[in-house]
Amino acid sequence: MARRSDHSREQLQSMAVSAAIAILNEQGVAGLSARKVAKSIGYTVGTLYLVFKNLDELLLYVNAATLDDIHHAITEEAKIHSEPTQILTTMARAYLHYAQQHTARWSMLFSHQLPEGESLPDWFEQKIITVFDGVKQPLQRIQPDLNEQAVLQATRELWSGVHGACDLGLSNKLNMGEEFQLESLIESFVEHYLFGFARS
Amino acid sequence: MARRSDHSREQLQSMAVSAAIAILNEQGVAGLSARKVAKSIGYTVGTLYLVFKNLDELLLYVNAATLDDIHHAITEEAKIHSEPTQILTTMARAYLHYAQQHTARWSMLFSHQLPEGESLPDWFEQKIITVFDGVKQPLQRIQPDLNEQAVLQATRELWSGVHGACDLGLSNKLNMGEEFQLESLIESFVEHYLFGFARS
DNA sequence: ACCTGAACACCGTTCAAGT
DNA sequence: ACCTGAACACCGTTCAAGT
Repeated sequence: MARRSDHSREQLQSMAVSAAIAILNEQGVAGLSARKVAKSIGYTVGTLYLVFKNLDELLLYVNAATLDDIHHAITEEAKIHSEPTQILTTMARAYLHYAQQHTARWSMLFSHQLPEGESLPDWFEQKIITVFDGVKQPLQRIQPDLNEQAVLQATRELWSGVHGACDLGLSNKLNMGEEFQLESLIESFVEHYLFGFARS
Repeated sequence: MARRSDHSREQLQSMAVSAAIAILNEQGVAGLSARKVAKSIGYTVGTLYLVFKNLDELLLYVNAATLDDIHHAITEEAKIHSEPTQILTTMARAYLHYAQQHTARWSMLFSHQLPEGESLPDWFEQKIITVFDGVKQPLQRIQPDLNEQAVLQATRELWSGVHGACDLGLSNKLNMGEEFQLESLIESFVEHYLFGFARS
């Protein structure tokens, strides 16, 4: 072989990302490896390193796709409501459902740590901002006179809680009897938090 | 060599746990391995598997020690206060400080997933309950007439938020300018949540 | 009975060599 | 220019063999 040019650099990248997502879904976080991704797209491991700096960079693209998915999932489901509190509760529920249904991808998004010193690229941070923005807007409507900085801070507070509950709940670190109670715990949390936020 | 009996089974266990913690502190989660632990206590890898079923079991003991540390850290610092809201705010701050100062151990506690099917042993769940209990008591004092089940649920809600903020904040997934703002974000979160909890 | 050392089946990453 | 295949330095886990 050697020299094939069957696929462009860009094609190889997206093939690798798709393959990684498939492996993640089928074999979980621990089941993913550069070798498996390479094999799955019909190339050698070495080729992967011609297209990505390292495995971390591949995972960054995987996580970017997950972030897009999450944004889509939580905004789509909330469209049917007009009341901000209902929108936010629905978003939180949708976030939990995503985490439950795509556990490996969701947990990769948060367990993945960049190598020491490196920081997330701007285009990735932008995706986080986009997701947060969907939460920020209904919050702003609850407190129309609050300045943007304070609403952004509340967004982070609220989302930390929803995320934390999913994280601890799905990894069985909340000592809950059954998992299905997690949904009502999250609903109750959002209610409590928004009540405090509304009159602060 | 072979046959040394320099140390009892129990001694080997605690030596291994201490060594693992030291490696975690010095080299981070990715730097930990069974081989390094064995080398550090002066035995072969094989010996580790005579004393622990596998690496997961060793990590379970490491995490148990971390849970004890966290419980100690957050209850000790809160003792100087008598007002429940202040106690809870201090506990949240202490939790953040622990996470900041022992990042590897703290993140091991939450990133570590048991192999498929296995669940946490009772004595470990008991430790989680003990930590939660320290948070539950001040919450009960805020709402003395609320039944225990509801207070326990509020404990999980509050702690999910504090934990989630530490998790997302320390892994730079909150898009915050500087890390030191994380402390005030957590304080503000506790304030908002407790406000909602107090009049629910 | 206790411990070793080597083996097995994997990793991520690099790079000389082939076409 | 593009890709391979083998190498390097690691993994977790097992287990026959040694004392």
